[in-house]
Amino acid sequence: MAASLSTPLDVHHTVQKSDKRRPVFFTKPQRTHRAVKFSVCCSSLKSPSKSQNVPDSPNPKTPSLSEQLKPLSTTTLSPSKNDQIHLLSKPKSTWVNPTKPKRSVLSLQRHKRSAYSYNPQIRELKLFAQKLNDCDNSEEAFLAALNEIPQQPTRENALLILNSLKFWQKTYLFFNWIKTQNLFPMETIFYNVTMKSLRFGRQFQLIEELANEMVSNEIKLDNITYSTIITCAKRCNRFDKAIEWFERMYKTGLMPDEVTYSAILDVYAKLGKVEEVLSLYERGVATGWKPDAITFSVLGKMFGEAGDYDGIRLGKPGLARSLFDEMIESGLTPDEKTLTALIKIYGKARWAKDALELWERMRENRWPMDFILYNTLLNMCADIGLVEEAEKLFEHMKQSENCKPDSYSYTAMLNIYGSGRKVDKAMDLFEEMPEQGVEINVMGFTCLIQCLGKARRIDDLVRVFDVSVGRGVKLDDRLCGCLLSVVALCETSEDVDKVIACLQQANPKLVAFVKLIEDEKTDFQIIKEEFRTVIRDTAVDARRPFCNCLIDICRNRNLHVRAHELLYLGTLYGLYPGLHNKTGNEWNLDVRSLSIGAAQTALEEWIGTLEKTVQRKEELPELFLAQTGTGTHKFSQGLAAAFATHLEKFAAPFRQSEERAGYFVATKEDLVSWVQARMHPSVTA
DNA sequence: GTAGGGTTAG
Repeated sequence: MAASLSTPLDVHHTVQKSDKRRPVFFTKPQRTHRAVKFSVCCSSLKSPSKSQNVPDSPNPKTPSLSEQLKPLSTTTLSPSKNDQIHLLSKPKSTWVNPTKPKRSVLSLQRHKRSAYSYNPQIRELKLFAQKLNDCDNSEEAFLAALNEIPQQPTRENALLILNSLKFWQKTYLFFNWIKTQNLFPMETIFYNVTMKSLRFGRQFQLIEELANEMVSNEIKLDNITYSTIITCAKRCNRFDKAIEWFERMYKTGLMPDEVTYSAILDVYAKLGKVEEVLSLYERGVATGWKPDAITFSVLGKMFGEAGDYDGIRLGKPGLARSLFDEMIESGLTPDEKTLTALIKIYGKARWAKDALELWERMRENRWPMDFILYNTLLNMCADIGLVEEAEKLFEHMKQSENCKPDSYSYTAMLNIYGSGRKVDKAMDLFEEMPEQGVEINVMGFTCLIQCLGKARRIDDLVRVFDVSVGRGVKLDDRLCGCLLSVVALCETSEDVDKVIACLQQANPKLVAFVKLIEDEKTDFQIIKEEFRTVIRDTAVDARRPFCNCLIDICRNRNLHVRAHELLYLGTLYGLYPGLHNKTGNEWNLDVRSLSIGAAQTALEEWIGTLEKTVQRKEELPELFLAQTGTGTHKFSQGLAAAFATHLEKFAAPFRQSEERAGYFVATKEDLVSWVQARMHPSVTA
């Protein structure tokens, strides 16, 4: 640790609490609502004495970024197992020793661009570039067209043509042609322009080859080169490569500027490495960096996505809001993309008040709106349950010139009507879409089928399903999960058969599994094996919903043993991470991501475990918690209420917590005497 | 798109 303290990228100066001589210089923003403002972090810091401390040569002793970040990523950021850490531990303070100013992590100067000079041949060259663009994509055709070049190009003319080519294949051919002509030395800018074009074609391998060629030929890689490489790797989902090149840049002694820096922040954000992003962000701010709107978007988006809002992880909408406020105070006007990121966060967090206030500010200040922002507002309405507001906005879009509703807009409206059980309005939209020239896709069908299922309009559901099949829509796992949830809802065997017939077309293996679990004679080992196969073949985001629905189906058919088996298997295969949380003081059953039937099953299972623990006289914590969430979603399915009913059925001594919303609590004392009474009813009778 | 960074759905 000590050795790494002097390196530019040591971002974790957390010291022991006993080291009280060191003043707290700044703390990490709290991960709660109304988080500490970021300006507090930066304004209280003096600029380091050397803000531009750029080493001249690669420093082999410098640990790589990933090495430095390793302790964090392996201790607090590994998935599933450590999710609770974020929930239960308070944010750590970051301690800074002011007598040892840290070295910069980024250059405050942006890369300077070369100025364009007037080119009298511009028309002629543009025409020629157009010819190159129009010719066939083959190498032969391109080289033939190249032969008609008016004259051997100068450096400036070659750059102009290189910049005017539309397809990466041609840019690449032209770049290689210039090289063979040996007219002038190949400078960085030629590589940069070519790489940008290759990035459009997502040709990361070619970009990397060019970068290595630059290194071999001792052509300087600058910030533009690195940011292009990094963002191309990112777009090609090669996050490992993005980080690798970022580290290589530091090792050569080149400081990233804010563009490269925000690009790498986005890489870490996309990897879900929130703590690393915050550390890098704070290090940047501490050395005098004032993040711009794009960085705010990157961070805001990350805070919004840090939580899945299904109840497993904790989002950080408060941080996003603080950042946004800070950005406005600093005098920046948010653009469409920043607003989109923020509106999405408020929607997912179900922060209705903040969402509506922001929407109001957008209108008052006439902040820029675009198509995506309109659609994001509609989705926010769906998340929060703002039916009327969405309808108004949707109408507004219809009357607009440039923002007519598209498939995103219609899907959002179908989602709203589906969740709000406005089945007739949903069907009206379904009829209206072809008239407006908008094709309904699998997501729209899923919303509509869900809506019809909840309304028990099974014949309409079958009709809509048949339309989707007729249109050749690819029926995916989420649509199957939706059909499966309708199977669980159906009250008559006729209805069940109708929906099962649909599901049979979409996913026959799933239907076979439903039949298997419904047969009480099926052996558990067979269930286990088949469950594994079904889940393995299911898209990750549909796995838990499948298991929830299967459990609900069993409970509705009084197959309680089977329901318990399925919950066990779901837990075994990792579909319910963080369901049981045990600390020294309390046991917590977190059922927020479970369906009602699955939550009831989990409660019964929990009580069974308690009974065994009491029987064995093992140690128990003082407090027991069951977390259902508050169901603040306007369209929520009433998990908390159903859970409360189930607790009453057992006369279990849990009461709804007044201090902690969305929790049921019981003390050890009450619970133990209740369990003992259940086990020995004759003694207490 | 005129050498580099950030936006939408079930």
